[in-house]
Amino acid sequence: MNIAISNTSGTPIYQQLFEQISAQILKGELETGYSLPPIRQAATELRVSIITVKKAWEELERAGLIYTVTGKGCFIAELTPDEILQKRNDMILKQMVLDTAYYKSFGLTVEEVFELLKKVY
Amino acid sequence: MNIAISNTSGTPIYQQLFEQISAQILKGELETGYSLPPIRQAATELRVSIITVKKAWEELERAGLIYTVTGKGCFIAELTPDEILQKRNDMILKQMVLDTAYYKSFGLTVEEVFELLKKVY
Amino acid sequence: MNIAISNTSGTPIYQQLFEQISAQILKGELETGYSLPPIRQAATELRVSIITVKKAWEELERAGLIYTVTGKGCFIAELTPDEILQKRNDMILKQMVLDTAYYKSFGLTVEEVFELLKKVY
Amino acid sequence: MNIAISNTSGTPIYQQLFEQISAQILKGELETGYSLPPIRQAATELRVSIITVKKAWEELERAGLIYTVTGKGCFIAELTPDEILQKRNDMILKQMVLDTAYYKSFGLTVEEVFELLKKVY
DNA sequence: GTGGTCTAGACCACT
DNA sequence: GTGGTCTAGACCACA
Repeated sequence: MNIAISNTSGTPIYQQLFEQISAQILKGELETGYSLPPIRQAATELRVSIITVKKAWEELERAGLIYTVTGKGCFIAELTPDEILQKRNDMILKQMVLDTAYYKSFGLTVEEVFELLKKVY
Repeated sequence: MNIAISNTSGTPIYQQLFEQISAQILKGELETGYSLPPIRQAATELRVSIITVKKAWEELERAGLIYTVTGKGCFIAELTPDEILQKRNDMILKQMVLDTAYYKSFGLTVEEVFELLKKVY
Repeated sequence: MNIAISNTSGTPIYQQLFEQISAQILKGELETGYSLPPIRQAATELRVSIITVKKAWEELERAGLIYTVTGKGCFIAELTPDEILQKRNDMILKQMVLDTAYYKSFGLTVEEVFELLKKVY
Repeated sequence: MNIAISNTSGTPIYQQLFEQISAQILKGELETGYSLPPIRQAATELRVSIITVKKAWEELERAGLIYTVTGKGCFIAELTPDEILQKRNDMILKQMVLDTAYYKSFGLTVEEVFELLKKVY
């Protein structure tokens, strides 16, 4: 559980959990088949409510990144490297479409975006 | 009032107004010194609540893009080209910092971001 | 809100709500574009928790049957008759696959199932 | 022990055991008077908890399909062909009543159900 | 007024 | 011990 939660960022906690864990899974930092900590333990560790953790876990399951076995726990889904790449690109592209729409609304060209992006990175 | 509002997108309406109008101002599509339509009229035209329009106008004023003359209406701020450029870059960079943080969380390099961004654009 | 809730049936309440409302929508009993009652009112009426109602509403939205506008309410999705038929058949077939698997496990043929089904109907 | 268990299907494991074994008994695949494997052995073979197997066996006994002889094991109940038919029909009809209720809730007629069922089968 | 989020705490079914 | 469900009640953002 290497998670950083911000209570002031405006984005819901459960979404922060979802984003960080899914990023970790898709980067391969969490091995497939391994189990996530029990929701109650995670809730205590992260100092949030059980329900908040559960909501994040549910979204992860819906995204096909983990699977739940009642009475046993939650496990990282066993994905092929191809599937991982696919899901990773899906998530990134989904966000990128929004970002580019924003940039475009200011009349920026791709080149200008590149220029700025290089500096920020 | 060349504005497109989505009720289902998730982003608050007042923010959609703010983003689109500020983009138009910073692109120079709205001449400095010109007046925005009265709040009531804008609300009717856009089919949103007066409160919503007011909130958007307030944010625009706070961002220094418009100014209010009590009893007369709201006017586009008279900015020098330099100031416009400054504000425009501020808004873009602020967003870009968030975007790059997101991309980095997936372990993407600048080059990979470029690659994807080119496709999306 | 023509809903019957059973506390003893074993199926979660939120799922009962989901099933009954989605059935009503797909049968055309709830006109498209009309609003569902506010979750708080529905909760009071049905004598369940707000959260339970919310969970059902969320599933309905995920199924594309309703859409939520924050601050305004939840509305029946505007679907073409074709889309409605499509979604209806999807839901029915999904269940039917399970049913037939059960019948098959007892070695029943289609004809035998027909025979029994006619009696039960 | 020709049993297939799914950890992710949502139906409890003990119920999967119950359904598959009872189906086998009622189809005559398990001879009357024969013994079921000891609980421990079944648990090891199927890779489930002893408690889970025990619960399934208990349900089978409650359904009158097996009987336990303390210290000796569990045996398939000695049923007349008539009794087998009776129990089989009971189980099937019990499920079918639920299924038809579901179909009816969508406003399907028997004929439409036949049509769909034929495809699925 | 609306929905969105979060909390603490409870009970149950499954393993 | 695990997850699944439900509750009552609170605070916030949006319209």
